[in-house]
Amino acid sequence: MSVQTRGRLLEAAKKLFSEKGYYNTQISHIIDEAGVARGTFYLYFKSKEEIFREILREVVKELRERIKVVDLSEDPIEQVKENIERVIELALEEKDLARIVLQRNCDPKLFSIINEFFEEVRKLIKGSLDKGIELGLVRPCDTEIVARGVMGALKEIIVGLLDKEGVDPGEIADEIVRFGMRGVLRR
Amino acid sequence: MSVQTRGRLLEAAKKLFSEKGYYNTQISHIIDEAGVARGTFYLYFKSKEEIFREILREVVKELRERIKVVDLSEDPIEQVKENIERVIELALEEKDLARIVLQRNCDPKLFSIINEFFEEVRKLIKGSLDKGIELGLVRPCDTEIVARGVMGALKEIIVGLLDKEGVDPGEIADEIVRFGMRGVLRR
Amino acid sequence: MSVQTRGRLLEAAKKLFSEKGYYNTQISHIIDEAGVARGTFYLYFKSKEEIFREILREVVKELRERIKVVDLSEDPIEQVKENIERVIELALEEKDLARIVLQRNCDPKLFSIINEFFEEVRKLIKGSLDKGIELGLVRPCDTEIVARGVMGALKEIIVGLLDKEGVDPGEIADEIVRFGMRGVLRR
Amino acid sequence: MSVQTRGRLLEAAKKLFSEKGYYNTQISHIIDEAGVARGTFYLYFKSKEEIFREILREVVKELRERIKVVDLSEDPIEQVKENIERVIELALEEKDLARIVLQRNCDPKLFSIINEFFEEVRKLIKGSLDKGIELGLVRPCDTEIVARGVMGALKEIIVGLLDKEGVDPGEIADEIVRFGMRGVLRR
DNA sequence: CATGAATGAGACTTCATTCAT
DNA sequence: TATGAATGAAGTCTCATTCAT
Repeated sequence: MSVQTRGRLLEAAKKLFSEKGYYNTQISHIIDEAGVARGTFYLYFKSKEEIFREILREVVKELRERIKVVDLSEDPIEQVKENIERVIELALEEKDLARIVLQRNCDPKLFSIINEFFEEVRKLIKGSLDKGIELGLVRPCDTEIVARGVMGALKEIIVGLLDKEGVDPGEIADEIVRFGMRGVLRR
Repeated sequence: MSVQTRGRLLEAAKKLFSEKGYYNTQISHIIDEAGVARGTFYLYFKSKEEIFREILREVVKELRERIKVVDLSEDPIEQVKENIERVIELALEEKDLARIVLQRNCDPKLFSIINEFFEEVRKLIKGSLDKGIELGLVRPCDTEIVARGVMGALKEIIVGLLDKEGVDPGEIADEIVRFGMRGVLRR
Repeated sequence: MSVQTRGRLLEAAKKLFSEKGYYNTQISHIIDEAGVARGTFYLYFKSKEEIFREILREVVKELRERIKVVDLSEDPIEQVKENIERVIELALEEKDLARIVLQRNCDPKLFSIINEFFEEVRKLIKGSLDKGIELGLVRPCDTEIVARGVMGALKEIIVGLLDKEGVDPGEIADEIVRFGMRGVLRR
Repeated sequence: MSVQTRGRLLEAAKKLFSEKGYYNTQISHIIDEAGVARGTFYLYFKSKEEIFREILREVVKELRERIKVVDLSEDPIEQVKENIERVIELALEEKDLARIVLQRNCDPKLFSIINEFFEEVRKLIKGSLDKGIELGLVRPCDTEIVARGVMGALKEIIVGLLDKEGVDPGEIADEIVRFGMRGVLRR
């Protein structure tokens, strides 16, 4: 088992799934891109589905590491901003992965890992909002809905960054936080 | 050419694409669901791809009809709210369609119609924000990013409604408008 | 049963079989060309195969009428020439039919009628040659082979005439007879 | 890519196309005859049409090699005879191929390769006749027509040989040359 | 007599996976 | 450990034919 070969296959698969999607990516494409023989693929991954899930698992792990639970004794807004900044940084470092994850693919079975992760994130956001309301920082609102809105905004904005060059994650994160915190109205 | 049969096929396809996604839906499933023979499908649609695009075209048409350009001489926030309300109503009336559209599918070729539509909507939102800044209603911001955020929030929130019962579109639209306008911070 | 409709179908089928061949001609093409409904086709012909055979039967009948057995008491060469001339005339009058017949189609089952007819013609030619040798008019030769040669020459030459305009059957028939009788060598 | 498997497929296809024609031969028949799996066929040939064209290309190549341009400084009749003999030999060695080629198939698209080849041969024959007339060897005639006649005779005679056993190509070639040169009349 | 919507057997082709080397 | 030829289930699509109106 060569770690190199495995890595080559993963990279190839990431790139192709990102560009063409799961169903349009064929094993042939992956092995061509990786420069290995057909049989070799199956030495490392049981199936096409497995390599896909493996990739999703990797992203989720990376994402989890970048998102820190907000510590209310420190400046919470700053911490939220930093979380967002780190997620944006990951997306920009691994554009292929980002594209895969942010595609809600047709097959919920394939995406269960990602869906569960986003579910978690949503609950995290909702929890923070609820806490914020309790503490009088956040205005009372339907946190279920707002949490979804926040996550959706984030996703869509990040998708928009993937095709741009020279993006500054800090700035974007600032803009996002401002939008989420204050909305668009002038005061 | 029976309009009925065509309709049965479209309904069946909508339902199945929505539940299982494009690639997991087979012609066999569609014709079984519609209760017609295999050949009948091809009397009405040239291919699986064509019926899919046809469905997308329909939604886009419906959506376009529900979104009215905001008239600045009247209460603009109210009009935005009403637009959102109408879109939510459509999503709830046609849950299958909504699920299809709100899936960022892997195959950009298949989704070009939807992607172009969302592109338009994004520009509409951006235009409104730019106008709002000019008029001093909206705080200065990166409207490119914020427009994306707004659209993303909307999409994600609507997805969340599809599995709920007894949703009140007016209320949700209010909540969305409040979130978008004022953000989450208490004042 | 309208003779007109039947005729329209036959004409359409002739034209299309001639242009595209049996397998590339679809019932749809025939009924479109004839301007009748699908069901109407089956009122007049049991199947695609039947209308094809019907057409072949017609040609064979026509051909048979144009070929007269040579009467040895009169000028036999002149009679041969006249036979050939009449066949050429038929081919030019009914170019579609000619094209169909002169296509050795892939499916021997479909062409059995034509094949049997050509078999007959070949025997007729062979018989004439044998008689000719007996009478000392024809040089001794393998009449089996020469009969085939004569028929092949005829077929190929006629095929060549179908795309020409302003052909004079008499002249061509003369040329064919000269070739068959005297060959190409100068003397 | 195993040359053996490819060869097995080609042989099987030749046999079946020859026996049943293009449209009546199915991929299933070919793979059954070749004893390979369905997918294997498509490893070697893109489609049914491709394997057919490949076969035609092969024959044309073989035929081209057997037909030598006549050198007028040597005995030209002998050379013509030898050309014919070699073509007959090829037909007898590869009866399947011969049957395919000598079928004027319905679909001109499929047969373009063969048709172009025969066009060439016709021009070759016509050229030789024209030259012969110039040199005073051949009687003046419409060489367009006579060239067609010669080719047609050849084709038909060869078709006739395919079902015979113990054919002597030299003898047949002699008979053909005599027929073409001197015709059938006694002198 | 005529229509044309509907049928479904059966053709072609794809592609994830296996397995002998 | 790597190879790549072979596999075959399963999918899409075609088109001659039927049948209710």
